[in-house]
Amino acid sequence: MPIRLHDSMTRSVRELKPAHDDGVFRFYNCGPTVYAPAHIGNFRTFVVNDVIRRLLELEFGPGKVKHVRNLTDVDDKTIKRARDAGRPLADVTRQWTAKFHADCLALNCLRPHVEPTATDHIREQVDMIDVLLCKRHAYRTPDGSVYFRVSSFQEYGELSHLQERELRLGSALAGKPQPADADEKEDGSDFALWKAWKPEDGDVKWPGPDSAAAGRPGWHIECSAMSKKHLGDNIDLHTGGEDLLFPHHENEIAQSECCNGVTFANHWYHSKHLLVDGKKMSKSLGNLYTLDDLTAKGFSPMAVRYALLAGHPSKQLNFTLDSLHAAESALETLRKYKAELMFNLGKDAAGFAAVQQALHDDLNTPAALGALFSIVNRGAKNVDPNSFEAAMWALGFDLAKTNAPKSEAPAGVIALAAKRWAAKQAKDFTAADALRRELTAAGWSMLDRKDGYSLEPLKH
RNA sequence: GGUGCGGUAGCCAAGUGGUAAGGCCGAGCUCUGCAAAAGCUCUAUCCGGCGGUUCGAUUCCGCCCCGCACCUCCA
Repeated sequence: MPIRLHDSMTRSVRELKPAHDDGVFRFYNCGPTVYAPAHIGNFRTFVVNDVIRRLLELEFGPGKVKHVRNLTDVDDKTIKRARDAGRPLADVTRQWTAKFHADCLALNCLRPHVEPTATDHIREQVDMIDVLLCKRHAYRTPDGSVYFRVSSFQEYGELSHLQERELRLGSALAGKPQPADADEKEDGSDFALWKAWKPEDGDVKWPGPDSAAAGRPGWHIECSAMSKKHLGDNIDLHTGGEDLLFPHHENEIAQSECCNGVTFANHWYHSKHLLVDGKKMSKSLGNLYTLDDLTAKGFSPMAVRYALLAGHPSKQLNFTLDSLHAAESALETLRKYKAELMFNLGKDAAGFAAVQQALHDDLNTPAALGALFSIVNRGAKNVDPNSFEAAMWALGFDLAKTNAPKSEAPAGVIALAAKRWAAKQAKDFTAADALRRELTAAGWSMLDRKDGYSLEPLKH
């Protein structure tokens, strides 16, 4: 069953297929900048891309997909972070890379086959810049920086569908302060390939392209260089969040195609942003969540994954704490269904085919979840457990990870619970009820069973 | 100003030219000292508004209202 996915370049839904003779599907996903913990908006993109990766493997075979996702470990933000903390750049980026990996693991995202970093590919970036200089697609400025000459690339703006007029005088620009390098550039839409060292960069610098100053690469060039190195000049799919469409991906196309002379990517996919409570996430609104923020509230990472997949990746998704509660409950239902399946081995192998069918149809994750529960609601009889497992794998749900980690109850709460249990055994229900109210006030719920009880924190 | 996306039940969210998936919440019942869990059942005469096309539109077209995003380094 072919995978069909929206293509930002043609603005149409097209089939994904490897274009190269070796049959390996070349997949590049723009990764995070490692200067702080990623927020759930970032993770929407990475979880969606993880589902794409899984579908590709199911379709073409595990050995026939090469998934590359970069780590941006040198840019204004990382440098500022290191400078403010008085720590070496590599130290800071190592810390946040580790955090990113831990979060991805918790969200059950498969590791990309290659995770290149910008600082490990300075040579490759410089080489590309040299070629662009040589071909007159780039020029040096007096301070030793290098810029890409946008006017030298006819197709510029094709992906974002921005016309030259809009690129130059978008009114959003009108009120904004001009970038510091505005005077240096031949044209306002030119962008930096190489940034000459400045005092605030501290010890962050590398030898530059031919006759340019020492400094560091511009942001866009890293993806062009790493994509070229690990996947070749022409790749099958390039993805990222919607904000990357312009200018990042537009610039990547310009650099790569001017350098390599061939089409950069055959297919582009951009997932839409996450909103929280109907608004764009921002620190000032207090609605910016990291994974840790949510697990601290008692939610499981798997519920976060579920909630992130509950909306169509091509549409903005409104994330709320209520949606996390819904996700947690839904996963619990799946866990019980799975347990039931184990005692009810059926043979209907096609059982959950509808789930993958929905995913193959432009990554319709909400429809896939709908199909999933429609089948689950029919009961476990006759269903082949392998079919269920395949659906879980495609969505990346690890049901063993469903339950939120149980917090340890404080000693006072444990004592109250013990007292209540004793009162209950003595059939002193008045006292037992009073103690239950005390436990509730303390933020805990006591769950009775025939032979004992357990304690759970109340969710808020 | 330019470029896009969207407005479907209390919340989240699919979808279709022929009459509304799914999840959550809620309600009722069974069970149960209480609470929870579990099981069963129910929950949009209607898809932002107004026109148009059509035998028929939530689904196509036009206009309007509202929300969101991008427009040079935010996934």
